[in-house]
Amino acid sequence: MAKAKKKYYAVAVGRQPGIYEDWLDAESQVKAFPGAKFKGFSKRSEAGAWLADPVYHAAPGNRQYKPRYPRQDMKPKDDEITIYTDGGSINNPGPGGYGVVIVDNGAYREFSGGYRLTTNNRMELMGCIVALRKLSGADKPVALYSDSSYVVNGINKGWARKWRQNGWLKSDKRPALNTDLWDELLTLSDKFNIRFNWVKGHAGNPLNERCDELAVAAARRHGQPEDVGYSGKLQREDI
Amino acid sequence: MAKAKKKYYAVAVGRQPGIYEDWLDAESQVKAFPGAKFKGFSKRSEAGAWLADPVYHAAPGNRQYKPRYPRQDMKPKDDEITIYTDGGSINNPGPGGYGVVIVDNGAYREFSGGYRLTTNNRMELMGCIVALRKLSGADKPVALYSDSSYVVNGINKGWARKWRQNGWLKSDKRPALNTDLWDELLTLSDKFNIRFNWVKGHAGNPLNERCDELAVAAARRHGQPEDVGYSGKLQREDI
RNA sequence: UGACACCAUUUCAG
DNA sequence: CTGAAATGGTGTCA
Repeated sequence: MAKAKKKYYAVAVGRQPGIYEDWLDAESQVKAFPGAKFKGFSKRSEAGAWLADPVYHAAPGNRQYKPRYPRQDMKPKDDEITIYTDGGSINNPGPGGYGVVIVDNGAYREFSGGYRLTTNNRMELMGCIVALRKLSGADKPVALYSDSSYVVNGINKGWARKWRQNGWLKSDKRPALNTDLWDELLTLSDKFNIRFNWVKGHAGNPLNERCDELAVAAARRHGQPEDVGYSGKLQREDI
Repeated sequence: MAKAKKKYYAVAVGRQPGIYEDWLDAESQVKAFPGAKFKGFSKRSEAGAWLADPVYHAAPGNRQYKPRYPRQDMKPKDDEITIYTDGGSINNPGPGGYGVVIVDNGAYREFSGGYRLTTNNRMELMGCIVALRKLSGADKPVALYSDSSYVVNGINKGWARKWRQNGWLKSDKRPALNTDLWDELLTLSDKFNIRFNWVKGHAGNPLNERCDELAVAAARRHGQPEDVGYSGKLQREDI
C-alpha cells in the first residue's frame, strides 16, 4: 500500500488527448476507445514528458537497445559513467534478483543475478556492488542511480561509514544489517570518483525500468544459488 | 379439475439456486444447465422445505451435478467434507455476492447470496461463514477451499486470531477491517476440525468456478439487501 | 513518527 | 497491455 497517488493522467490516444487530473475524466477519454494509450503519473511534468514522447515498453525477445529518454536529465552524459541499479525479492524474504545497466560513452552493458532466498535490500546493495566490480579503473566520474533510499542514504548520509567505524553498531547500539555487503560497497566506492543518486522507482525512467526487468527475471529464474550472506544472518539468529 | 396453480419454483441445482415466483425466472436458471434440479409448489413454505432438505439434491446414482475434475487433487474426498467458496463485488465497493458449494459423501449443496453495496473481501469472508453455518455438527474433517489469500492467510497465519486478541488492532496498531465477519468465522471454525486451503482463482477448478458463477449471479441480482456490517464501517469512518 | 523499497492475493473496468 | 479498489505482509534506516 502507501503507493504514491497518481494525480495526473496522460492520454496519448483517446477521444481528447491531454492531461487529466481525475481518473474519471481520463477514463471517459479512453473507455471503449480502440487502441487507447494512457498512463498515470504523480507529477504533471512527468505526464507531460510522457505525452511529448511516450516510452513504450520494450518488446521482449529482440533486444536492440535504444532507450528513449522522456526527460533530458534522464539521459546518460558522455563525460561520466552512468550506472543504474535495481533489486527486488519475491515475498521478501524470498527469491531475489538485481539488475544493472552501465552506460559508458554510449555503450550499454547489462548484468543481473539472483539468489533463491534473500531480501529486497540485499539485492539493492548487490546491484551496486556488481556494477562497481565490473568497473576496472574508471577514468571518468561515476554516477550511480538507485531507487533505494536505504542504499543511497547509507552512502550519502554516511550511515554505513559510521556503522563500520562503530563496529557495525547503529546509533541505537543495535547491530547494523547486511554488513558483508555494506563493507564491500564502501571499499569499492573508495576506488572511484562516484556519486550516488536517488531516483524514484517506476516513474518512467527507462534505465531504472530496464534494471527492474532484469532483476525480476533473475529473481524468477530457477536454480539460483544461495545468498550465503543472508543465510549467515539466519544462522547467527538460530544459535 | 382445477389444478392448484404453481406460484413458487424451487431451484436446487441451477445457475442461481433459490425460490422464484415466475416460471420464466426459474427457467432461465435451469435451462441448458446439466443436472438441473427444480420443482414447482403452490406454497412458498413447501418450496423452502424442499430446497432445505439436501436429501433431494443428492440421490445416489442419478443425473446430479457431477463436475469433471481435470486433476485428481481437485476431486472431493469421501472421508472429509469439502467446501468451496468464492466472493466478488462489481466495482468493489459495489454490489457483491458469494457462492458456496458443499460436497459431503458425493452430495452437492449450493448456496449463494448478495448485497447491494459491499466489498470483494467481505464477500469472500461471507462465503466461508455461510458454508460453516450450514454445517451442523460435522463428524468428519472439513476442507475449505478459497481463492482469497486474505481469508486463507487470515486463518492459517493466525492474523485474525491475533487481531481479535489485540482488540482488533493490527500489528501496525490500526484497526482491522471486517471484524464482524472475522469474529464469526473464527467462532465457527472452532466448532470444526477444519483446514483452510488456498486455490488459484480461474485456474480450471470446477468447484471454484462454480462458486464464481454463483457469486457473480448473486451480485448481479437486483433488490439485494444492505450489508449492514459494511455500512457500519462507513459510518464509523464518517464520524 | 517518518521515508524509501520489496512484494502477495483477490476483485473490477477497458 | 492500460487503469482502478480492497486487503495483507517484510526489509531497512533515521
